[in-house]
Amino acid sequence: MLSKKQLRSDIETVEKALKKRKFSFDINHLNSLENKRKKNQVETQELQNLRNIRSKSIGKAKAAGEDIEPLLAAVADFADKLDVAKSELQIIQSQIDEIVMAMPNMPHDSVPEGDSEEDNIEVSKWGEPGQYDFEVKDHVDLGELHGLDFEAAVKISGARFSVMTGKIARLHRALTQFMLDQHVENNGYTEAYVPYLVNAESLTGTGQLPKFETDLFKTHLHGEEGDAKTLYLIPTGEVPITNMVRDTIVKESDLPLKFVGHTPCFRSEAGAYGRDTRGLIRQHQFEKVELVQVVKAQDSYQVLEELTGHAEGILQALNLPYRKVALCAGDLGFSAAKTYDLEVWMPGQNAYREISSCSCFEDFQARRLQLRWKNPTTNKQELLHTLNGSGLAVGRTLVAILENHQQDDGSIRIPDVLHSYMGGITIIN
RNA sequence: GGAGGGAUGGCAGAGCGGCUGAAUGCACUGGUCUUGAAAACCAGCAAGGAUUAAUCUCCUUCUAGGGUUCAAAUCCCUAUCCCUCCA
Repeated sequence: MLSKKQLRSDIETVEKALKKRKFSFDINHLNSLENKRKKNQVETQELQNLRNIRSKSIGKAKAAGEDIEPLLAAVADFADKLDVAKSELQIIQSQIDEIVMAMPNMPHDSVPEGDSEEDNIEVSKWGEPGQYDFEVKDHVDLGELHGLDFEAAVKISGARFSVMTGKIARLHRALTQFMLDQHVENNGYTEAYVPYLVNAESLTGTGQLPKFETDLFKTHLHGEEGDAKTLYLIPTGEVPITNMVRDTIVKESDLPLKFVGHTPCFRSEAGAYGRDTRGLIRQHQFEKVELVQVVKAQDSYQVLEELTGHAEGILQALNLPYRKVALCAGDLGFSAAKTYDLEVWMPGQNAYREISSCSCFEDFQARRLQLRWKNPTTNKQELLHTLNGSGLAVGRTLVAILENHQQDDGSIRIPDVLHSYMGGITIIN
């Protein structure tokens, strides 16, 4: 959520920044609501003040043993007036909230202009796409040789699910373990195990709600829909991990907070019909190792580079060619101020495909989360900055390994760093 | 499944209709003292919001949402979470 203070005092800057990401809003409407709010709020507070004063005087009179009847009469018609004023104010405020909650974050100055992924800018590149002296297969054909089974998944659940058995299932598990160990042992993250079903407050905190409910799987617990308690399957580990520290004032000595967690992710993929229907690229359920950091405002952009580097470290260790891309304003996620995507080379598709998305949210999430620290120099509670990134998406990493490390007979070379996690297996054939 | 008890500021913990935005302790900040530190003593110290050039002032908030009342941390109802006991 953007700062309402800024929306009041400096709406032009907000408008300009959001225009960069093609988001427009009705300034006049917002301003007129704001003016109404101001007038209403002042009136309401005056009424409340009067009521408080009179109530106090009644208390005093009673304590002094005086007759309070005339005082009661004087205050009699207050309640109605106050009720009307209060409910009007509430309506206006919820109208404003609705607008503000639907406004995305402002892009950082360094974010390139542009409308779509076409306009993203390549920042760096690591490794060279491999040269193959045979016809490369894509991961679906390769996977089916080694235990990747989409037919079984369709039978069990339907489209966009997968089943893995044998060595490929183990490779999938090995990747997860390797990533977690790497981030815990070498990059200084604290491992976190978190719930996969979360409440609406958590999703509001990180920005998935109220705007993107249709992307989520929704469950209800005891009772009919409507009055049942609603829980959502997490679309990313970011949600539970970041919300661990919702409504807290973090001790300075605990900063920065660095968490890594492995979770499944569930996405309805609404609006993605027909895209990436083949294979593991776009699934309703997939695994991800998620990095989350909570830092002081002044550190956040340096930490974004660092966190992105941690994700890159995994790709490098697995010897997977990739490039780092700065998302343009139009391609930025709702809550992000700046995002780097890491795109891994996929020989089967002859293209770079997203495998990690690393974002700085500045105080956009922290404001919703009420996530603060006490700054000793100002002696004030200040919002922290949040960041997260995939380190990495496990399913897509599996795809990348299959496609990049395939050999002409369809076998797969296992990268060295995974051998110990594979019980010594160096090749899948 | 049943019966109770609880949720209060950064933390711990009083208060149980009006003088309580909230005692006290800890933590924190400033000061006195000290060569320095500790201790002791003194002072300050919740958040959010409205208004303001700023100060002042005002409003809201004692888990959340409703209700009673001129007045609610305090009484009533509902929800959530925690704890204890019984089956």
